[in-house]
Amino acid sequence: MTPPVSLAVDVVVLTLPASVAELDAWDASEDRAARPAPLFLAGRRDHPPFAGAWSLPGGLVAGAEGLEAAARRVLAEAASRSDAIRLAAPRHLEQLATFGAPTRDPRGRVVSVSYLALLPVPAQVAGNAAWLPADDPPELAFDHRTILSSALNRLRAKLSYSTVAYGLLPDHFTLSELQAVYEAVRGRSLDKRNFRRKVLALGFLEDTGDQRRGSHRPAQLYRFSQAGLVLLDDVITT
Amino acid sequence: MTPPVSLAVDVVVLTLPASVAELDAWDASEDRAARPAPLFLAGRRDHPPFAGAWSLPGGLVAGAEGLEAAARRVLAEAASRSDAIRLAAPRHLEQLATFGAPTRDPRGRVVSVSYLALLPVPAQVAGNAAWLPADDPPELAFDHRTILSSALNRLRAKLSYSTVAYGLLPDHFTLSELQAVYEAVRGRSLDKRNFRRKVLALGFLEDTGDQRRGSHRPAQLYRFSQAGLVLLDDVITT
DNA sequence: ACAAAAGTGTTCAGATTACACCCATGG
DNA sequence: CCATGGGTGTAATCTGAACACTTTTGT
Repeated sequence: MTPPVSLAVDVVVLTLPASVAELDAWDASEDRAARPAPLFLAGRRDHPPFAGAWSLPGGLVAGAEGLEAAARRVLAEAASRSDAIRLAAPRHLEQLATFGAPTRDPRGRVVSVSYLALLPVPAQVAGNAAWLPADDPPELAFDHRTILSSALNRLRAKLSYSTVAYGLLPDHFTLSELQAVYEAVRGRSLDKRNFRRKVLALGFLEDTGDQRRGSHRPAQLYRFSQAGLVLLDDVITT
Repeated sequence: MTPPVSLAVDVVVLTLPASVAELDAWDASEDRAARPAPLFLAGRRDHPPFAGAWSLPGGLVAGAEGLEAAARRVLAEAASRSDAIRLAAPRHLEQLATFGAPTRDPRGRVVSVSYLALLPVPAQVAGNAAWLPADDPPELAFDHRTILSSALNRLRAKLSYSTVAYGLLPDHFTLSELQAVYEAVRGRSLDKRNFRRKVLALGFLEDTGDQRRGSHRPAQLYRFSQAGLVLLDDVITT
């Protein structure tokens, strides 16, 4: 009675270069498309099919395991080979879509439930893994390119009507850092004054008393006032 | 190597009462929440588990079958017992989400990929099937209530930034009918002049030369100028 | 004193809202 | 001639976009 269909999860882990969230130097003087852009986690396959190709972290769902639990396990497995702390506990995890073309895996029928995970900064990854540019990826195994692009689309869309940005930021952050997240994901720059006015008016931010210091005027640190994803009535265009 | 997981599809078929799309009399004089509201297709289960309860049309995915194909097959099976023409060819079909809590089916592990289907008017359904109010459903089998509510949420959201409304309308329709779709799905009334100005400005409608006649001034008929779903830059708030 | 990023207001154009009457037809 | 829904414009308000300088700190 059980149809011969295997069920897998594949996880698109997205993050931004450390320069965005952590204020490291980013050479903005070169205006040739040197804007930070989203990165995704890929691993090199060492067995056929697609041996040698990059692919998303993934794995089969075990019999008694929930789908999101399977996604977290896949991340934990990737973490054991890399920067465990960051990878194993993504700040945001949500289901994307399910891909089930009968021929998507040449070995047989494997239906994949895909997930989007967000991290505040790229974890250190080791060995056969790497962070690659999500908006211009190399060839990927299976239909992973389709999955990746649906992840990016989801993130871009959700940025404007929700607080998903928290997934790409540390607990406390400056308004400039928040703006940098929007700019990196949307790929265009925003007006500082309009952006600040808008996000403060939306009221999902809370002023921590603290400041971040650097070799310039200190910046006020904010946090999201609700943990987790909040859907906004209004929209962040700005 | 294949995990013992069965894969099913469940389909939420949504439509609106004939009065909305077909201009039949709807007694608007009674203002007690008598607004038309979305309906969904349910069938009565005649075997355990949940024997006697209402459930969404669904079924297991066959080995070589695509997911959307499985959803269409499930609809075709429901159609063979009902109004075949309308049901078997929904005007819109899209994947919703995948539900995989290990205990969602008491018989064993069944992961369900859910779909949203839209019809312009309720098909005639026979025997153990019925159209029930989607916004206030009775008890449903399994986690079908969750699936139903994610379908409604999806539809409501998508109405404002896409042309999904085509799924609930015949090929040619009047602006009042289009407005009635928005009002029924969103559950509140809209200003006629503002609505018309907005949707015409968005430019996804095309004036067919034709008119619809009734015992009143004839109404211009429109169609969507692109077949299928179009995402809008701007948004229909109105 | 200089470099670097933080912070802050105003003006203008376009969009959204609220609102009420005449029109064309069928019966 | 009456009932029914179709169709239309304008003024007030709100929102989004564009735009440049001063402040605070570290070095």
